[in-house]
Amino acid sequence: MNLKQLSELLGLSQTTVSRALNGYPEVNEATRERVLRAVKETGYRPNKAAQRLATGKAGSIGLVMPTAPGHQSDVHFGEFLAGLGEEAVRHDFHFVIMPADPDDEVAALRRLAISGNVDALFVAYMRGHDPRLAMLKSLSMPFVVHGRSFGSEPDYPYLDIDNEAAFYEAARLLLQLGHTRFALMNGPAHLDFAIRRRNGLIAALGERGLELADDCTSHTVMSDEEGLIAMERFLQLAERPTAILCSSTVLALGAIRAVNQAGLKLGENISLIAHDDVLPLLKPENFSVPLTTTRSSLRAAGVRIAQRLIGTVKQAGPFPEQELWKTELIVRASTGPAPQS
Amino acid sequence: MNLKQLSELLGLSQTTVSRALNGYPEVNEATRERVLRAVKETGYRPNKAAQRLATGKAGSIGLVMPTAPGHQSDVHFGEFLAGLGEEAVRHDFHFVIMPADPDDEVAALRRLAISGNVDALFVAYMRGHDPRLAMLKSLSMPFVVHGRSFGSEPDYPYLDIDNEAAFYEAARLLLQLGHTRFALMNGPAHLDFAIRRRNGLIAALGERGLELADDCTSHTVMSDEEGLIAMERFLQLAERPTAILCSSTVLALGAIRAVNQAGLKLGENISLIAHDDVLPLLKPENFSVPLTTTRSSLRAAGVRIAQRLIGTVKQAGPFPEQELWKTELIVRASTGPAPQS
DNA sequence: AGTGGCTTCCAAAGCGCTTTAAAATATGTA
DNA sequence: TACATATTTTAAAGCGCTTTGGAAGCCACT
Repeated sequence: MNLKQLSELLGLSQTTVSRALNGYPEVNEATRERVLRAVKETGYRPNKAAQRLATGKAGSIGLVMPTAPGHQSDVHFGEFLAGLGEEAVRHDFHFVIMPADPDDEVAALRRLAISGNVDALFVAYMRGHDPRLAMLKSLSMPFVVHGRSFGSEPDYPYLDIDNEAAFYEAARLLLQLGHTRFALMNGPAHLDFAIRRRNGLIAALGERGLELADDCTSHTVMSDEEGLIAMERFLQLAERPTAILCSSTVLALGAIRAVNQAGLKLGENISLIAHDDVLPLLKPENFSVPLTTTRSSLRAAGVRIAQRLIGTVKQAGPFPEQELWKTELIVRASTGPAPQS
Repeated sequence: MNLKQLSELLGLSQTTVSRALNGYPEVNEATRERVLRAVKETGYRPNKAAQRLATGKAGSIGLVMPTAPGHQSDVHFGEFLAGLGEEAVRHDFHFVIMPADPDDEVAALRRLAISGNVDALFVAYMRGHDPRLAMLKSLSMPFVVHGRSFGSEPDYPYLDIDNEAAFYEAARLLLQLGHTRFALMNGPAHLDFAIRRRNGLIAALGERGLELADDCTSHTVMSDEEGLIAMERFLQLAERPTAILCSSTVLALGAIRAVNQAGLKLGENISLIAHDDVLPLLKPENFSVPLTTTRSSLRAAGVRIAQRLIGTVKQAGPFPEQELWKTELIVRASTGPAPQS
C-alpha cells in the first residue's frame, strides 16, 4: 500500500492525502478525518526512503562508534548511548551508528554525514585540536559535541563538564588534608578531558609550589587492568605518592586492587579521588572502601545532548550553544589525612 | 554533486556511470577507469536515500535498544553491540537503533521493520514464548535471534549458547565437591536464558535426588545491587546454601560483597560459579578471589550474528540457521569442597 | 552487401514521497 | 448579480538513483 493507491482508494489526489497526513492547514477537516480513518484501516505507512529523498530529513541522529577487533568496548559509551536513547524514544528518533576504526573517525564521520542517513551528528571522544571540528563546521549539518577540543576556538556547540575545575577542587581537598605527593591516573593523553583534568591538578599543585612528576602520571585506556598496572608502578616509587587522582571509577577498580595487594589501606596510607560518570555497574559507594568522587552523570549528558540535537532538527526553539556543567565533589571514605612518614 | 552532474561532466549517460560504479560487466574497462577517476576527483558519493528508494536495500541492520528513564543501562548490551559493530564495519554496514520502552519491544520492532530503514533485524532479550517470533516470521525480512524462545518451535534462525548444559555442568562440579545446598541467582524469570539455566541446575540436582528451594532462587535484573540483596537473603536462611550459581559476573560482584560483609570466605565457606560473558570490565580472574565461571564471549556472538545477517542480505552463501555454542567451564578459586558443618 | 552476434552505451521509466503553481470551488461584499 | 477573496483540491515536477529495453557500432562470416 503506497500513497498512490491510498489516494486512488479515497478518490483524492496524492497531494491532499500527503497534506492531510502531515498536518498541513490547507485541507478540510472532514477530508482529513476521512484520510486518517483510511490509514488506520489499510495500515498504510509512508515509505521512509521516499520521504527522506523528498524532504531530505531522516528523523535520525548519527554517531560514530569506535570499534575494532582489538578495541575493548567502553562502558562509558554504552551508558551515554542509553541517555541519548532515553530522549530519542520520546521523539520517535532513532540512531544510525557507524562503526569505525578509532583511527578513522574523521573519515567515518564524513561518510556518515554525507550518507544522507542522518539529520544531525553527535561527536564524542574529543581530542586536543580535534580535526573533526573544521570538518563539522564545513558540513552545514547540525551537531553537538560531547566535551570540547583543547586548543580550538570554543565556537562550536558543545556540552562539557568542567573537568579542570573538577580535578582542581579534588586536588585542593587532598592538599588541605596535608598531601604533597600526588599522582594522576588519566585517560589517553590526546583526549580533551585528560588534558583539562591534568591542567586542573597542576594548577592546584602550582598554588602550593608543588609539581606533578612525570613518573607520577599515567595516561592509558580506562580499563581496570591499566589501573592496576599504573598503580603498581606508583607504589614502587621511592617517594611513593599518597594522593591519587583517577579519571574513572573503572581505573580506580584496578588501582584499588593494586593497593590491596600491596597490603595498604585506602583512605589511610593512600587517598584516592576518582571521577564518577555514574555508571550503574560501578557505584563508588559500593566499593569496599567507598570512593570519594567528582561526579557527573554521563547518562544525563546523553539525554541533554539528544534534546539539543533533536530540538535543532525540529527547529524547536533555540538552545544554548555551549554548556559547561559543574561536577560535584562527594567525599566518602577513600580520602583521609596524609600519613605521617 | 550528483549522478546527473557527474555523468554530464564525463559526457556519459547516468546509466553507464551507475553501472561503472556498481561493477556491472557491460561497461568498457577504460570507461570504468575514467568514471572511477572522476569520482575520486569530485568526491562524488551516491545519495543513500535515493539508492535505497531505487533498490529497496538500505545497507543497515536494525535493532531495538530497550531503554527508559528508570531503566538501567546494560553492560551486556554494549558489549554485544561492539561485536556487531566490529563485523559491520568490515562490510560498510551500519545500525539503526530504535530505542524503545522495554514493554513495547514488539511494536518497536515492527515499526523498525516497516520503516524501510533496515535490511535485516537483530533480536535479543528473548523471552519464553516470545511474541516477537510470530511477528518476525510474518515479516519476510531476514533476522537472527540471539538466544532462543523457550516453548516455541525452534524453527527460526538463532544463535544461542547452551545455557542448560552450562549450568548443568557447573552444578555437577559443585555436586562432585560435596555440595548439597544450592542457590541460584538468575536473570529476570521471563527471559529464555534464565529459564534454561534454571532447568540445567534442576536437572543436575534431580539426578542426586535434590531440589532447588524457592527461597534459594532469585530472579532479578542483573545488577550488582540485586546480587548483593539476593545473597544477603540467602545468607540469612537457616539452612544456608553453600553452592551458588550466578547468571552473570555483574550479579557476582554484588554477591561477593555480601559474602565478604558476612565475614565468609569465598571458595571455603561458600562456593560460587558465575556465567561469564567476557565483559572487559569484569574479568573473573581479577576478582579478589578469582571466579570459577561458565564462559562464552558475548562479543564473539555479536560478530557471528552480524556475519550471518550481513551475509544473508548480501546473499553471500547459506548460513546455518541454528547455532548452539557450548560454554567453557573454567575452574578458578571461588569453588571448593563443601564445608563440613 | 547482408546477416547475425557481440560489446558498449543510452533514453526513459520508475521507486514513493513532497511541494509548487495553478485550478476549482466556496464565501463574502458591494 | 457580479466580482473579489478565501478555501480546498489537484496536476505535475522534482528528489537522485537503478534498471529495462533498445540502439548503435563493430566485427566476422556467408
